[in-house]
Amino acid sequence: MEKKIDQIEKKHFSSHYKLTPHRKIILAVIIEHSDQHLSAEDIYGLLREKGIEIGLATIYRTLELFVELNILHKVHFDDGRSRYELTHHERHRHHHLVCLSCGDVAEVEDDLLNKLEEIIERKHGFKVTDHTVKFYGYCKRCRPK
Amino acid sequence: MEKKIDQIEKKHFSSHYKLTPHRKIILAVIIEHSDQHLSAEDIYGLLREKGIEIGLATIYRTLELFVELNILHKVHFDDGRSRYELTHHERHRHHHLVCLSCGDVAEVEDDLLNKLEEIIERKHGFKVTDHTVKFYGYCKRCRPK
DNA sequence: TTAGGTATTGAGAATGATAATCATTATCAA
DNA sequence: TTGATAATGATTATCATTCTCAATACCTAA
Repeated sequence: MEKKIDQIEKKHFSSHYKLTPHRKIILAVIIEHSDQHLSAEDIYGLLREKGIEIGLATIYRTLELFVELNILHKVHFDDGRSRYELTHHERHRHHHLVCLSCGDVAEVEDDLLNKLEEIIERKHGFKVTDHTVKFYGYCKRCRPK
Repeated sequence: MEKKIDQIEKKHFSSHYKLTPHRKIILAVIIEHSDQHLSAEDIYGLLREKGIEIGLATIYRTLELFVELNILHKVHFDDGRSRYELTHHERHRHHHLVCLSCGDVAEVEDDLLNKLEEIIERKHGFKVTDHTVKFYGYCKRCRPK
């Protein structure tokens, strides 16, 4: 964990952007819960539980910075708030499975869309730089038998 | 246009849900601009331009109802507001091309994801009921030469 | 036709997520 | 240490959306 933070610090921070103690704490919480998609408020709450008080404004600003530095990606699951996930470098493309019953979000690896992106560029003259794919439905647990 | 409204009325409204004059006006504006993805505020503004005053709350309520009746689909393009499009019955699946420069949203037909849905159901036990695909990038006009 | 009930509407207040402001504090180089 | 710059926190502002509640419109049974 500490190692991961160091890696990120080396890679994304410089003399201009510093990994301050607060930012480090926020990053640590995100890494600790990297199986989830936390919102700003989630992070605020998790830190409070640990007895750490960091202003909500700072959390918003930090998340914004992390997105700018490409450490995080902002994602939306239509629950009215933004959520964040660590940028995946290895498995570049992954999609989300959003359960309409319990709200759980799982991830699926896939690279099927490259072909489609080529078609779009050729046919529509549209230069694709990113994409998002979300599947809505019912997860194994919630799925009616 | 009038025909289309009548069709929708026959198909989706009943003794319980009525297509009131206000709702009809809202529906007409949406059909008239079916090449766009209007927000509640957009609709409010378009009606005002025509000298028609319908309360914003009514527009929100009507849109909600239309979504419930499956006349509209709610879509999000990360500009902080919800937008709506007429439910397409013919070309069931279509994706959106969101231009990061001018904000224009184009549509692409495609049915490539059926295969992927099958895989997901088999592999993850996740019953897919819907999906959304968005491509971000630069449209023909904005694209750097 | 009328009375009563239900659904619809409008205006404005309330909410909730996020952004902006501004005074205070920390950091770091000279 | 000083001075400049960045970071932080508390609070307020903003903006989309929802809620509330009183006023209407509409429909049905008598």
